[in-house]
Amino acid sequence: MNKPDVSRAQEDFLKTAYLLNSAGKPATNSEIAKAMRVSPAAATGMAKRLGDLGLLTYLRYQEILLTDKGQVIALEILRHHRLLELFFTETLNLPWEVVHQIADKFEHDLDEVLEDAIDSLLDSPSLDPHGDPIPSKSGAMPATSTQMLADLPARTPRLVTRVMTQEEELLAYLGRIGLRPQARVMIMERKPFNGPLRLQINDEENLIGQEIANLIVVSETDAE
Amino acid sequence: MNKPDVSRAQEDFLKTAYLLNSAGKPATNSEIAKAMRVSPAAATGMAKRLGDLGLLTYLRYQEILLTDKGQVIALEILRHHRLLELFFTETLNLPWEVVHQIADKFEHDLDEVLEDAIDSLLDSPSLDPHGDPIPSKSGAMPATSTQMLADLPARTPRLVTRVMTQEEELLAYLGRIGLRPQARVMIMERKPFNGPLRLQINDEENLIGQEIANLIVVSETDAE
DNA sequence: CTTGAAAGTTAATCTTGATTAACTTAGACT
DNA sequence: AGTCTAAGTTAATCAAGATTAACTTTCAAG
Repeated sequence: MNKPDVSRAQEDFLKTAYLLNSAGKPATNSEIAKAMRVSPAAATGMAKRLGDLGLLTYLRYQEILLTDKGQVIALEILRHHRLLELFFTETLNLPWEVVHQIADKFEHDLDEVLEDAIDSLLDSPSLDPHGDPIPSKSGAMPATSTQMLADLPARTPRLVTRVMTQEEELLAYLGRIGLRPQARVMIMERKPFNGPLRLQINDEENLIGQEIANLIVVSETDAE
Repeated sequence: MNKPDVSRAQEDFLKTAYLLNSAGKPATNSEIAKAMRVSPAAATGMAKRLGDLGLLTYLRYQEILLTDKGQVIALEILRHHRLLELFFTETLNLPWEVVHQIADKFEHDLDEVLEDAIDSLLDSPSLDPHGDPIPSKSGAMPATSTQMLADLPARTPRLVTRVMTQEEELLAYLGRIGLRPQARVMIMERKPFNGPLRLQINDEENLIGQEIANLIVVSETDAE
């Protein structure tokens, strides 16, 4: 069981495929290419290489599927990424909209000593600053709520548990209006035809669009 | 004054050349190749490329000299490296013998936001855990003592200011015997023919060889 | 059941950074 | 001055990762 030595480009590919899957989308060539900002041809080439390494199954024109070995690597990178995000927000008070790009670079170089030290400093955390679950060292992914704010009935008080975007501008805005994990939210009114939501966030009221409401995950049971 | 976009291999080359110079050695092809653990041919190729970029002056068979632009980059990488070493020892209590390799990888990806955050958390430090000077953001290198322990007369109490090695085993040993920055040291006795030194470290006595004494820098004036 | 657009692949090519093998040069020593 | 050795260079080659351009598949819609 010797770990194949994968490059950062390869790690990024595996991570991207994994993330697409966990967002419910198939890991197609074009989706991966788009997410990685490379040409489709580059993605094909990489898929072949990773297929040869046994990290995914590649059949031309078909959806890409990670093998167990490939998934282990994807989860390891994801763990690094999310641990680093949390570490930098905790130790340096960096806002959540900046830690993502930083973690994207560092995640490939986080060795085990440092990983363990961060893990123990943060008390083996299971959620990063966005509420994204941090895989355990053995590769177990903590369970998370699937209740989207957009689908919540009016007058139902919940807690924000996760904010599913990494767009810098948007995160900064959401932070400003208090829409972050642990915030109490309740939909006051839902404008017709998928219109905006009148939303109570902690003790302030605000208006948000459907698009944003579809990025916010809330607790599955009422906030007390 | 647009910063040329250099790769990590290029940054490593510039850093290596700078470090050789600051250790008093000329930056020759073979020294660089040895330090970077690549073939001499690879070093020649890299020197040519960096010469074309205007980051060093390369003339075949001659010593390599960094240009101002090249030195700026070397100093920036060195700043990253040493800030990271200090950051990780401070926040995670990692021993000084492990932070070096970690910083070697992260130094290339430390962006300005994170650099500034670390700098301010640590209160704009000028020394890393080994006592190596941290260049300022503008590229100024803090002055350091040049008094080696090996050259110190007996019965002269001083403070250790710097430990000039990155060898893991050796650092671990030196840490164990208390030979680290801020330690009080005094040579009790010097055995003849470059023999070992009987050394008082804080309040304990120990024996060390010339080789080690040549890695330890001490303050230029007596410890009170 | 054809067909046309979207998705995916292949081919040719580039750049970077590395290797080994064979060579050239510099410089110290007789 | 000649010569040997260490240092340095060149040449040929490789692999990874990328690009563009041209092609082939797939599959949904008529």
